[in-house]
Amino acid sequence: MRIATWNVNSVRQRLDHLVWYLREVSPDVLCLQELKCEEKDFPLAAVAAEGYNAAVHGQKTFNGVAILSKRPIEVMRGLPGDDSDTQSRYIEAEVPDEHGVVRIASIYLPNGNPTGTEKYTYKLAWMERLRAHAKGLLELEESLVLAGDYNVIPEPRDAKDPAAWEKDALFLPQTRAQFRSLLNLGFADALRTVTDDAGLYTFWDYQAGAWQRNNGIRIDHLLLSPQAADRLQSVTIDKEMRAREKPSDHVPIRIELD
DNA sequence: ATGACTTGCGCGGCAAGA
Repeated sequence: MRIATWNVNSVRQRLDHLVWYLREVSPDVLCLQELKCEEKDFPLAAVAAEGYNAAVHGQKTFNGVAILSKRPIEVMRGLPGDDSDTQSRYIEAEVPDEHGVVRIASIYLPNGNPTGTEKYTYKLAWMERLRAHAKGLLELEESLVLAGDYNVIPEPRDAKDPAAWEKDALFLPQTRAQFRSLLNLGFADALRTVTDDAGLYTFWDYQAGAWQRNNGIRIDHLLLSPQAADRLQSVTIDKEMRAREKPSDHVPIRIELD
């Protein structure tokens, strides 16, 4: 089973890249973030034409997440734990496969900048809600994949220039500690189970020639329950997507489960 | 380096991103 995640930075701006990816990479499941549209404006027909069901949790202008799947899925929208939170950043699905079911979430974790404001408070609170929800999901003892844009640089080796991120919400000690507390529930960071290499990135800023200088960061992650980690065959960053015309600033990352 | 892009909204230039 091939499971991919990609922050598209506007699904309508990226529709041709998206259709290419569905056709050529052909993931069984694709988690999308930053749709920047409501469900009524999501290109449902275009993805259906490629053979995909789409579960969308949209929002006008900002945020928005989706799960595309070749097979029909059962869906839950929104991260539990705060009924007053109106931002569309979480969608979860049960996807049937030959072994039973794989539970997959598409996550767009808050950026949190500028720090010292309610934006950073919201990020940390959202991470704590995610930890609480994930703890319950782990108790199901299923194959579980929490995939998405975490807006967290886990370690210095995950940035070209870690010093530049020292005071940023993506890399503050408190952010990294909260991410570790999620991992320490029993998740594996899929990429880190296959390589210790530095210099593996999923995001390059549009500004200042970041792509040309390979000034990137690794902030898109797939977290695996033990049952999913046991089935992991490979991890691939589709880096070449960043070199296209009008790219997203993020590239897809995907795993194979047996 | 006060910068540098890209997007949505909507027709002004902001706000937001990371």
